[in-house]
Amino acid sequence: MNTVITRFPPSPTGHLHVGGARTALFNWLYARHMHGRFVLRIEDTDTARSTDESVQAIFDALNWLGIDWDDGPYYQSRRLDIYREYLDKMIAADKAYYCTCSPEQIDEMRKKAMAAGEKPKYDGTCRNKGLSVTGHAAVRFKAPQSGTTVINDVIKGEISFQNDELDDFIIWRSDGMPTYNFVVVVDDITMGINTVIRGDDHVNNTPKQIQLYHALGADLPVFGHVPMVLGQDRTRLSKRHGAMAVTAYREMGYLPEALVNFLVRLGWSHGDQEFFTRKELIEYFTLENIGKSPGVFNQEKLLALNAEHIRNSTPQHLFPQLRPFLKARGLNGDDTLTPETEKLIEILSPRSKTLEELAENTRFFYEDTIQYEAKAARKFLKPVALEPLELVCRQLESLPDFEEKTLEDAFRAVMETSGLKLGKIAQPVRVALTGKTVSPGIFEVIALIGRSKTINRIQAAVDFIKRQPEKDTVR
RNA sequence: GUCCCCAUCGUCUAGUCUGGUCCAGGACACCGGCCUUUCACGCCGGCAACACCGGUUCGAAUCCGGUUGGGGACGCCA
Repeated sequence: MNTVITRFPPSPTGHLHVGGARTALFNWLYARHMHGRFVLRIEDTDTARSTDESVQAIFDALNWLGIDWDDGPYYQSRRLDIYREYLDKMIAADKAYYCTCSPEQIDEMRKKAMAAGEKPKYDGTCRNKGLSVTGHAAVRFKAPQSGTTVINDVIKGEISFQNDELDDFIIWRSDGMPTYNFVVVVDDITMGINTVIRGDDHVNNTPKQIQLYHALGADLPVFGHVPMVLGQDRTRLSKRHGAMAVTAYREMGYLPEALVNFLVRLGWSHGDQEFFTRKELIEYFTLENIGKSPGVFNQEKLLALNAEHIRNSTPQHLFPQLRPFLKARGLNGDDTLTPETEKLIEILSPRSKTLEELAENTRFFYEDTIQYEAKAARKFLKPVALEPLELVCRQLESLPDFEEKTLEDAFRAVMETSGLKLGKIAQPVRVALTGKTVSPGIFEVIALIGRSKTINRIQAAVDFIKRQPEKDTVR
């Protein structure tokens, strides 16, 4: 086979949503896997709904996901001359004709057909009128009225349609703009697209497009229709299913590689493997392993996958992406990764499912005043904790260094003098240092925040306990 | 309504083409346990599915037919 050329043709009428991103990913991955080319084309022939902001939003999302293109972006709105040329060919060859029926008349036809239990379609009123260019006429494709059109779908297999199901659809609007089915075919032909991977919702357009390829005397590309992504309620994904914009996931602290991994795994598989790096996806991705049935977008699985990707990342990789979350909380304004922050990310990443969570978890390091969680203080900052807290404090004051090993020895010493178990000592210290009952290892925390902060915080906790009225601490 | 597609645990899926190795495997979630100074991580275990009916066959999750269920499309949107 020649070089594989795939494409992604979003229409800029909103942000890039996860379903579209998955389609883009499949095309991109396949092109990369086959060492082919990937084309980006903006389908903006619907001038009423297309916006520049949407175009920018799509670029932004694609960039974030790491999807790059070899050719384009093309804008259909700038290719009108090409479409016009092909339209003229069609008319000259008597494969298309002008139609002056009004939308109201068409509506009437559709209603009648529906009522008669038939598929609503154009009745061909103008088909043989031989109308020529008039001021305000649409152009219809003279579709074959008998026979069968077969799609050889690489994903779904053979799909056939009776041609009498198809009607003379409009390829050029009366307002002077071409329509979807026509421009897609002209573009795919002129851009050399030979592999079309797209959503399931396009299968019904495919016979029309195949007829157009025939009318234009062009070779057919390989078609592959991927099943839809459904929401929890098993209907087609839409806004009411919650966050569906790709960039919304960035804002919630998801890693692009996690979203990519999740989206690709939704409908495609490689044996039992669940976790994939981008490199692996490119290496393993083939069309044969795309499933035929629609799948539900499962937020929980995506979250778990995100946690796994965070866990498997390095602080160097995480930091630039974490920075906006840190800054938003006023926690760290650094532009470069310091050794302390590196260590901090390292110990926090196994217990953070999103970057947002990770940023939240860094508070004990960047904020000097520790807010005790009510529950944590009630449970551990009690008079019984005074002794171990003060003993630990004394030990730390005289320690030669703050290596984790040294700290561990110091705690053991406190265990001996006090006769308390490590838990009784470590938990109050943990609350004193982080305000929570949950944190990374206590020695790691101490080593990280250093001698003076540790001592100050323990001291503050001691003061806190002493300030508590008797009745609150006794019960 | 008409046309098209789909059908394995709650969800994502392996297995289906090339019937037996599948009383169906993995993952998420959930429930136990271990590890541990806490929480995570990790590890061990558990729960849980071949939609239904009929046929072909020595044998069917796998092949065929029907039923049911779900999704999609029927625009001078893409």
